[in-house]
Amino acid sequence: MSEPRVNELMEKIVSLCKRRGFVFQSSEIYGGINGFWDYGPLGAELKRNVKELWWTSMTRRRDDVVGLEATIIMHPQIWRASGHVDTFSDPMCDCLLTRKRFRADQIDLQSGTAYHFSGARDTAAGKAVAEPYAVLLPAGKPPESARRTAMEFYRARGLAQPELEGERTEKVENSQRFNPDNGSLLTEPRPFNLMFKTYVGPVADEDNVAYLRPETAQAIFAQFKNVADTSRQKVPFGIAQMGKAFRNEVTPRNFTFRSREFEQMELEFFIQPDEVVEALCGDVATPAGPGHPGEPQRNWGWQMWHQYWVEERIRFYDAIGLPRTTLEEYWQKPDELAHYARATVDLLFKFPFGTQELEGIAARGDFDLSQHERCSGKSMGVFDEELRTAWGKLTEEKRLALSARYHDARLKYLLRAGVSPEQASRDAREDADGLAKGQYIPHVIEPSAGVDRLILALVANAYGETTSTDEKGKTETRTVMKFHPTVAPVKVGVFPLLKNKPELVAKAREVHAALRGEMLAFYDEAGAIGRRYARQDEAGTPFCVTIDFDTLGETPALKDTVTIRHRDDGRQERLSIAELKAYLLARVR
RNA sequence: GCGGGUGUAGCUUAGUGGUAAAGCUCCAGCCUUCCAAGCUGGCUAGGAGGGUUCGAUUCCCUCCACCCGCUCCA
Repeated sequence: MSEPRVNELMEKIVSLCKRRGFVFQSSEIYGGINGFWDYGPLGAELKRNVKELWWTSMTRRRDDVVGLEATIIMHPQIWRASGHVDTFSDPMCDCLLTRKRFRADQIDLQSGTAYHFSGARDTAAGKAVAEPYAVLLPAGKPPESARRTAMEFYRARGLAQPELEGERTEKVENSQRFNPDNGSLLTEPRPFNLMFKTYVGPVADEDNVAYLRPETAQAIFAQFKNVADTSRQKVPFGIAQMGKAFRNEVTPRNFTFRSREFEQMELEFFIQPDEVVEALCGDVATPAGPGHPGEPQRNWGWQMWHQYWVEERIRFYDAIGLPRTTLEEYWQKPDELAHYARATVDLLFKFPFGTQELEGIAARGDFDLSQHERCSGKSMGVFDEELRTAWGKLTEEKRLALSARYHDARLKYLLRAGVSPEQASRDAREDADGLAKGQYIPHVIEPSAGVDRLILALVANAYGETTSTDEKGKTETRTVMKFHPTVAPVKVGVFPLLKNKPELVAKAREVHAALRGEMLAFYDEAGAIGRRYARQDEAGTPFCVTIDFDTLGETPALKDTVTIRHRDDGRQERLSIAELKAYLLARVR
């Protein structure tokens, strides 16, 4: 069983990331820390570029999205409302025999007779194990099977011929302490809190517990009213946020793909419920087929908006160098959907270690705002004058139908949230009456992307090798990082052809100085020109500019021109210094 | 959290119970008129801690990190 290189490509990528300063292990000089990674000089530029492109395309180039930058530590109630406190801190226990893991609270209740053993000994080998163990048998099963299971347990602990000791039995009712599959005792339940806990203020007691946010989305919901009230936006509109999030993952894996500290880029796009759209427009547009549905229209229902954002996100990836062909679109099946979601599309990328999620675009209904409204007691609804007017002009039949649909949706949510049936019925009726007055809770479409896994995808996608053999028969492999120019960390390398000719050096420094304010330009004069090109190839620099003797006027017609060399094909062209900046800017922005 | 594997320089590897070798990279100098040329010189290493030993990078233990398989994963 020797496969030393399980994933050779991944190893090469990790190695290159370190060698060229894209990604380092966090705290490396102290041995590293599991699940945390740092970005080096090139990685920091790459990440910054990606985030800036996302922010620009999401907010600055749109009229209907605004930004938010919230704190990482928020009121702990936020995580109760969102459901994270419950679902992110499950007590887990393991089967002592098979090591299978269970959620302690989800084990089927069992009754029967428990056979306890205080330990076992192997007289022949002169060994003993003092660990107590127990097996639960349902009524009617022979005690021998419990002993067989127990012997298996002690054999796994090093006794070849276990002789069981201290057997006693006990009646057990509705217990969750045993593995339903084999009756084996489980370990004590241990809490598995996926949220990082901390304490606010100097006293570290339970009253001061706070959490590092496990996602950026909840801050957007919590601040929805403030943003809506101050930004002069009207539904449909979105709130975008980028920032760090933290999850105490059980197993961080696959380089930076699953880290404990990571960064998200999330948009919460708030839309009108379909009942509101129908009241305002008379109909609700639904997707006619796959593909981008075009510019947003007033009569779009949630499905149109959902598809719109899926396609917008794919366009974004395409624009930064992850073409559609490198992505997979996965529509979650109804039984895979989270409880709050109406539909979720995962955009997957084919990583060297498998096809994995890059971004999820979820249609979350009004779950989040409703939860915060319920838990905070503050209204999360919006008022729409137009809706009230339109409502007055509807036929009685239409009003009843829309009102009934809205009522039923609200009732369903409230009951699922655990509100008592009487209360839920009253609240749902009130919500439906509110609709007639122009009030409703917006629904939301959430495109949520992981920055770090996107960086990893860009690196994996850019990675390329070319092997060439020289006249001496020596083969060498070169690495070329084919980043799209808009995300590439360094945009242009500037070189004098030769280092020991002061005129070339002076001119090259001049060109470099003229470019550096506009883009990241790297000046290099060390080594042969080919070596400098190769260095930039490995960093993913799309363009290199070389100042040669023609630049200085050796061939009069070529005075003040430079060669510009293209990373991906080595092609060179001659360009005047005067047009250089515009030429590059057009390609790297 | 479980099981398996790995850990020597920035990278890729070598070797050894007696204090570590090489190639590439990198840095400096010379040279060089466009794709890792050449010459000279230089920096840098056995993950951490403990044990055995006169002596440990080598043997043993513990821990840490990484990889693989489970488990987990909004």
